[in-house]
Amino acid sequence: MNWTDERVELLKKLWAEGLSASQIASQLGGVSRNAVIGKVHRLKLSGRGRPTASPQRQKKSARPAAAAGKPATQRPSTSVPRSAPMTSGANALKADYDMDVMVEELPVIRSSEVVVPISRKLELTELTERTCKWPIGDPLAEDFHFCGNDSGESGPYCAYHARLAFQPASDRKRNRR
DNA sequence: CCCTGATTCGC
DNA sequence: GCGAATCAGG
Repeated sequence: MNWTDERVELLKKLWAEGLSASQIASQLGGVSRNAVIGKVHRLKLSGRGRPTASPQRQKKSARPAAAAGKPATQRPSTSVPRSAPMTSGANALKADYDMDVMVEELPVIRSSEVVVPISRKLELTELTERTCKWPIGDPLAEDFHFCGNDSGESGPYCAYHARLAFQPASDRKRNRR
């Protein structure tokens, strides 16, 4: 893809906003993070917020062939502010409970809306093969996004949403999302 | 393993 | 100028 003025502008903007090269690449589309980094350097935009720095590094060289038969299937990335602690892997929860004696509820994660675990709120351009693709919100709404938590490569959803997606009829009694 | 930016250099 | 490959690091 070409580096049109518009794309360069967006690149500058996103870079200035502190997005990572891979995030920018995923948003621009059609380019790898390397392409973004290369462009950033060529534009001399590096050193984002590092007034004081004279790295002066140099090490090895050696770099074989360049272009091969590689589409460029690198991925977006991650690094979105996380607002609450969470054990990545298994954050299963007590799916059902009785409505009576129960003084302690789940933590007060009253983030934004309804949904369950803390999602990373990814846009679909940022989804990868290992991010949970569970949709959150109204697809027609502006704030629509995807869960984005690690799906562990073994499925389209994270541990939590995988359970919801599969819900063996037997498990659905009084369970509401 | 995932990710980050930095660098080199064939194209 | 471009960006894959590579490096160096978290």
